[in-house]
Amino acid sequence: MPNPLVHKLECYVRLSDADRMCLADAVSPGRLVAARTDIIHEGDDPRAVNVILDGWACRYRQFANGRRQIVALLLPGDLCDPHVFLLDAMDHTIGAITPVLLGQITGARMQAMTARSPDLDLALHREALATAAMQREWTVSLGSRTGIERLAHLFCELHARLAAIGLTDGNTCPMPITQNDLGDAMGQTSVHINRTLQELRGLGLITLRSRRLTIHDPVALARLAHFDAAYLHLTAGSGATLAQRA
Amino acid sequence: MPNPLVHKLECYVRLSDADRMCLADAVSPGRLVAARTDIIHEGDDPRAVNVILDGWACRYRQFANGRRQIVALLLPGDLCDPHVFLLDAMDHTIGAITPVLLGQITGARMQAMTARSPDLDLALHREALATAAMQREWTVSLGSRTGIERLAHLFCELHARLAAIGLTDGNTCPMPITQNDLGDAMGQTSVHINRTLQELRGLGLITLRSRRLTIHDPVALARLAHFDAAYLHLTAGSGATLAQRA
DNA sequence: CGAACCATTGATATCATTCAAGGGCTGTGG
DNA sequence: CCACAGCCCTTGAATGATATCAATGGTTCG
Repeated sequence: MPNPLVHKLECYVRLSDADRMCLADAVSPGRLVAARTDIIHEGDDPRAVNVILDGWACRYRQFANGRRQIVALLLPGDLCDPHVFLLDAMDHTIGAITPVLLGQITGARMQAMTARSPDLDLALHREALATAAMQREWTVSLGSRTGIERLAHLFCELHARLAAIGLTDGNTCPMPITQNDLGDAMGQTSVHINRTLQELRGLGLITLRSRRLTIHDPVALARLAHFDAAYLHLTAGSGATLAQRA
Repeated sequence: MPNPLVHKLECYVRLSDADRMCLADAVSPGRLVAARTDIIHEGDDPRAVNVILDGWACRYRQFANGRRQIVALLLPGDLCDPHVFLLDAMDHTIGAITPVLLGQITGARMQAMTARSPDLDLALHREALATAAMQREWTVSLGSRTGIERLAHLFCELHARLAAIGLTDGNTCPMPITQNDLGDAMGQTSVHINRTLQELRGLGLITLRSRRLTIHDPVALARLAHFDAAYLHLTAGSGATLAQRA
């Protein structure tokens, strides 16, 4: 299995063979987390970084009244812990949506890598910035997009992200997420998600069946969603390295 | 004028006198930006960091149809540029809400500071993590809170952040933002913001007048908003330093 | 071959937007 | 100091979007 983290970082910076191997090498195979359970890591090396190698997860906040808000979806190649160890308390939870295979990069390995390769350092920095940009875009979606636009936007984003890690098959990609989860992510009820999905299907834009999504008209879907992939910053090689800019 | 950045970072890590002076020294007085104009910095030292020294600003996305979504409010002591220089394109705009006084820390100064003081390094890291947590909390607000809860939550957050930089006077703090801006931030129309404000006033929770906010019953307001200040991570000194954890 | 979860549907209630208009505050120039 | 313009706040009525409640089929997996 090609390492999805390597695949993704190459979308930020063109990497040398040595960098690729170094990175793949640094990721030690981790544990398997069952679907619908939380990903916790007390007692782990606090400087270590967890990577999703397979499966989908999410960051979420649970309210006392039972409502749940998913604030981010984590796909293969995504990093889990936002350096939590620097803070006193975790302000949200990470949960597995499907069964999730986790990998780990130890703190020492991480430091050695970024110290030795400016390109890897840059790639990891860009990854963090892209993650922040994604979080802003979710804020925009929830604040400014209508139900159908929101859902369309999510599908555009997920397809683009999955393409970046080689998990798409043309216009088709996995979508192993229930309408309930979609509702928790979009700030809507599953009932309304269901009706919105029917609307998208009725417009001939998508097919969503058996946990797979097909986008029949990417251009029309993107236009409907006001989707502009720029915020994902998945454009390898076009920027200067840290060293060059310094 | 005490430096608001120093004031804020001290909420993340207890700083030595030397660190305080070093930091205050590093911030060179910058330019004044008029209210309602964009804060741009092409041609600036790309490794430099802009700090808001006075006034309020916001990050926002403008849509073709005229709708605007504010994704973050920037107060004195907040850092403007999310290392934009590492990316190819800015995915949002920063605009001044009031007249804004900007300061600048050059890239070299920044590197020297973090290299010399582990505490300052940790403080800046925590600042970044707190910013990310805040962005997630905005996502939660827009996705899961009702209109009145959202507004109540915003007021709780802003009062806490302003308190962290010494700009509150008991339960009163500045609130130099129009109902239109509030609408753009909360994903609602100014008309609805107006009605929600009246509801909050009617409940005896707040007074908002002449650009000043008074919270009459902080506990009740926080309960209504489901506000838990933990995500702001404004708890100095209780964590270990980077070095100690390594 | 159930049991549990997931998707779908209809009717109704609630929340928020839109459109339109009027009133109040504030700063500025005469 | 007054008059005016421009922005900001406020209000009402009608419309639209989404939630809620309740019930039924369908799918999957043990």
